[in-house]
Amino acid sequence: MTTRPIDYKSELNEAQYQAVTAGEGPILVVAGAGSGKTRTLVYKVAWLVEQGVEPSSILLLTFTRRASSEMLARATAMLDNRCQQVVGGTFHWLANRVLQRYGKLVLLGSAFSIIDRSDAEDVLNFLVGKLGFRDQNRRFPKKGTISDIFSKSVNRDETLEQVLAREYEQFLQYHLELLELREHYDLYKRQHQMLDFDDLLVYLSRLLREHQEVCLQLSTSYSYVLVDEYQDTNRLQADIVQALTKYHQNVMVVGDDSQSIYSFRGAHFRNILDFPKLFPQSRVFKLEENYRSPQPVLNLANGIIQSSREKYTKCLYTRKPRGQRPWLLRPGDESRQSEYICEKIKELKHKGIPLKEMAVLFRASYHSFDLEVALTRLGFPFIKYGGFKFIESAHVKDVLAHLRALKNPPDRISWNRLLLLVNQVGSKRSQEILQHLGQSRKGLERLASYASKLPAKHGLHRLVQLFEELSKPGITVSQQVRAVRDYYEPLLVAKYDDYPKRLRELDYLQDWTLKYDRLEEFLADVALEPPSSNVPENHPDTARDHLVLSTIHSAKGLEWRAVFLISAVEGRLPPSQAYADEEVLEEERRLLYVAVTRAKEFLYLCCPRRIYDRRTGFHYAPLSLFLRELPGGDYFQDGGEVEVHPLAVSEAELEEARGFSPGDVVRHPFFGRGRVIAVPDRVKVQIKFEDGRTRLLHVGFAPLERVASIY
DNA sequence: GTTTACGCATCCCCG
DNA sequence: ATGCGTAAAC
Repeated sequence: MTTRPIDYKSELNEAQYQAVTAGEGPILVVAGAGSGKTRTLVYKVAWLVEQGVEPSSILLLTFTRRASSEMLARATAMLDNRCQQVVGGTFHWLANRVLQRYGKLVLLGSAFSIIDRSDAEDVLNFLVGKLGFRDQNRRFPKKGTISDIFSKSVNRDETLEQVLAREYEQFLQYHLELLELREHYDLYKRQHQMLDFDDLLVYLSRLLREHQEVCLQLSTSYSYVLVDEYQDTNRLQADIVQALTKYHQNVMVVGDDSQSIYSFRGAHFRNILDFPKLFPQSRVFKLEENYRSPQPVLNLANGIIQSSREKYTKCLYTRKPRGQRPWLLRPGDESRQSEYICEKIKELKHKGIPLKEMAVLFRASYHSFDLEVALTRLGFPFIKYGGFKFIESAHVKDVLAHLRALKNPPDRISWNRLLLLVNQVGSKRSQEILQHLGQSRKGLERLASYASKLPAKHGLHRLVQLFEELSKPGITVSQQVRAVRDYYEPLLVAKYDDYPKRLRELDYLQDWTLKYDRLEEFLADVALEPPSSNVPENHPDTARDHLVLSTIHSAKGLEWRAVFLISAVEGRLPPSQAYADEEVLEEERRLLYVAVTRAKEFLYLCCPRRIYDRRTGFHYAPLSLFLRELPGGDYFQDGGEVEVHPLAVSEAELEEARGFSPGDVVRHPFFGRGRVIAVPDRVKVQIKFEDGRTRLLHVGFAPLERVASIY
């Protein structure tokens, strides 16, 4: 590799240059969308290495592992191979690494397995059943909700009661049950040597706090810490950063408070606002020059974010000469929207823009269903990011369950899963077998003798044979997966009609294992960072020119020449529930900001007039609040055959809208003014009043007066 | 007493 | 497409 000297001064703009060459001490880089945030980090890595900082003592923490490996690859290409020695990964990855080594100090044993969200939910479900909470109350929260509640409590450092009061008022009545459940959950994890995602951060944080010798050791071995996407970190992660840099204060965090979109995971943009308080010596650099989008797109982005209350004020600008104004389109309904997008894509393709330079973005995964059908019919290849993941599909989890049971015999969740696959074994027999097995590694022999008494003996004997095969000395990870597949595939074929597709996906899983020597490494990686797409990396379509469909969340940090945002209407973006909480609503605004700032040349906002909602059926959908609220200005251009004026509403639509919609402001003679949060059915409205309370009223009886409609 | 088959509701975003 | 509750089949 040839090394040319890097001319930092000319290759970076002034603000970037200042941040990169700023030397020691805490640094905050507030980087607007498209302002060269990644570029700044990459140059910083190179600069540090050039300054003689030992590469392996630089720690780069990113949102995904892919992000860090891409950045390090860029730094390597720019400077030299030393940059490959830089340590890069996610917070969870770091926690796993540190706990592997020092875990004994804060955990019961040194070996543990990482459980992903669905495993955690399985454990919770099991415990809810065991404690009998389900039978007593029909309205007890579902496993996914429980998992959310526990997680928010941990990540925001709040008590269960606080979380319930803020966001889950309807479950406050189960406060004591949930507390008890959490005790059992924690105990269960300890007994089975499991750590969930939150535990990784909790234990790392505790380790650093309670063991100063480890803290000093790590602080010494990582003499410079870089953190990307700081706006999406939470309290625990901030504590970890602070502890890691306690002895040298060499830390640079980069982020954009306007792009903080992960509060549901406990992140809070307050984290980035408070950085200067956490590190009083810090210097702040702002990157405002945008290198991605044309000015008209930036004007829209600035307009959208202008009315958000708390932020680092920044204004995006570009020196690019000119550009297209965004289009605002109002197709009649979602199928018209799909047709329209297909036409536009065809048109852009004729202009010479490859499919992979175009993306369709949406708030929620299911919003693209209609479009997916249309694209498939027309033969446009696409890959979808976000939503259900490859790794979460039943057949992949089945195969992994065998490997995990092998590696960690106390893992009853996996054992249960694989036993249920055996014919004649249901949940009852599975539990019995597990009782008999105990937790020892000798369990296999016992299973063999025990099985002969059961109706399922043939299936169970095959299972025993499989585990003998898997335990052979010298077997490679790939051979182990092969053995599990030989055993499992006949079951899969019998179970699923769409087995060809699933079999192909298992091929990808097999390929993925080739780079691993040890099974535990593979399993840890699978748990820590599953492939981000619902399609594996080595899917044949990735080689072809393909369109990208993505949730806005998964589009963070990416860019395309043409971006389509679909269903930017009330009920979708923002979803109607968002009106219940001001902060949640503000995050929706930032989500729209993230979406529009992905566009390098062309931006289309699609707002169908009618959408389908399973509660209310088909109904008219006003433009998204954030588009209606735009401060004066000429943001959009004519969309041609589809009507574009944002505020034009026909008589028929007004007629249809006589009912209340989320976002409407109403007045009640007794309760005063309020805002409609939800309309559960035609006769009931849920309203948040100015006294802060939420009430459910009957439209037919409550004397409600409409003050302002969202139309 | 267990397993399995079938119909029904549900589904935002994620390491 | 999965996750549940209920009823039929072993």
